[in-house]
Amino acid sequence: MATVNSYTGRMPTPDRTSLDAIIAAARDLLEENGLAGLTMSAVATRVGVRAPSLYKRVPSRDRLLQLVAEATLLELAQRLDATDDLVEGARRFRAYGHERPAAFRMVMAPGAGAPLAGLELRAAASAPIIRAAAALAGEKHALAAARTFTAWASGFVSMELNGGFGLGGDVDEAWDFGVERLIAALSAR
Amino acid sequence: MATVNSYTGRMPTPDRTSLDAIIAAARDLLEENGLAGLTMSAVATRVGVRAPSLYKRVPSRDRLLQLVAEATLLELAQRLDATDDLVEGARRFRAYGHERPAAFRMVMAPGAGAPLAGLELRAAASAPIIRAAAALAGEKHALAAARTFTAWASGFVSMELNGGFGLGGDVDEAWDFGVERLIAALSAR
DNA sequence: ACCTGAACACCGTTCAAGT
DNA sequence: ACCTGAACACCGTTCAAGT
Repeated sequence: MATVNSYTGRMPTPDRTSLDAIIAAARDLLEENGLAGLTMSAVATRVGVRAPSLYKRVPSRDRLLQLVAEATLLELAQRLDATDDLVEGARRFRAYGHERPAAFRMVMAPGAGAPLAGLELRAAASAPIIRAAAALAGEKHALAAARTFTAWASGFVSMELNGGFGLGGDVDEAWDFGVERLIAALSAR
Repeated sequence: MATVNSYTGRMPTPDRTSLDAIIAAARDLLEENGLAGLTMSAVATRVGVRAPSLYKRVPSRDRLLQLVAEATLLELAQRLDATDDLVEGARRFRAYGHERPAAFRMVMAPGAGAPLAGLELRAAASAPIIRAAAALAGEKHALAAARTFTAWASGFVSMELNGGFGLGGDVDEAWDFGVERLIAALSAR
């Protein structure tokens, strides 16, 4: 309920920004300028306020980073949802890493300056994979198979994004090789 | 050649620290207090000088982080050297991650505040794995097989260190399962 | 030559004062 | 209620001055 301002007698100023706008600005800054470029001042400028105003919506920069991580995991989960094909799921997983490399790195390897996202969201993002792994490896080995496949995919994309694959060799070919061999290895015998 | 100080007429003060001591202090601080706790001031205190003195041996904090990453990769390469058994190599790789989790994370996922280590060192750490992969998968698939195995191992340990494996299930069991299936999958057909 | 205190720029965060 | 300038603590880094 909007009330008259006691000093001016006019209505209070309408909000000049929102939590969603702040998170969106933070995500953009992260991709454009890296974690070091994601300052409270830069976020504030981008949403059109001064840095202190951000603290009306977010308690700290750390918490903002966590919200960025959660938004990233949510988006990733949506991309993976409605796929029961492990090969296609892995392809989308990798594509998302290419689309948002900085956020992807932050989510896959927190601790190095970035906080962990909520565990429920991590679980949500991996749920489709576990389903597919169960179909492939059987219920008994579903969890271990999902972990094997997830570890490989996550490690592969992380190495790729970090320049971990030196020169030489076709990276796409290594991806296809890995998918093929892993699917074969995890299939129920 | 030590010369007489022109002002005091005495010998110059002997060095109170060294680059090696600075890197060692930085590595310890990284494990104890995380990346945020690895400040120039904290490093200086630990080696017994004031922060500005560090700049006589290291040009910047970023460069110091890079030296820490390189020392970590070198140590890891030494641990893996002289193993042509992929299972034993993977076991040592994982054990090193448990031994120095913060440095391991920094090396496996740089960019998130940490700079990349030299490419030669990355290559050195992966050389024994490529050798073992060649013996297993054959020369033709040696590189792709090494990448598959390395991506899995690196992804597995990273997830483990970052709490990426939610609750439930035996992580050691998932490791053994992954090793066994991967070795089988990568073996020449 | 190495070391230091002082100083500067920058960043996260708080707070009193504006509207 | 939201917003702001001013201020504070902290950190990386530079520099002139000591020895």
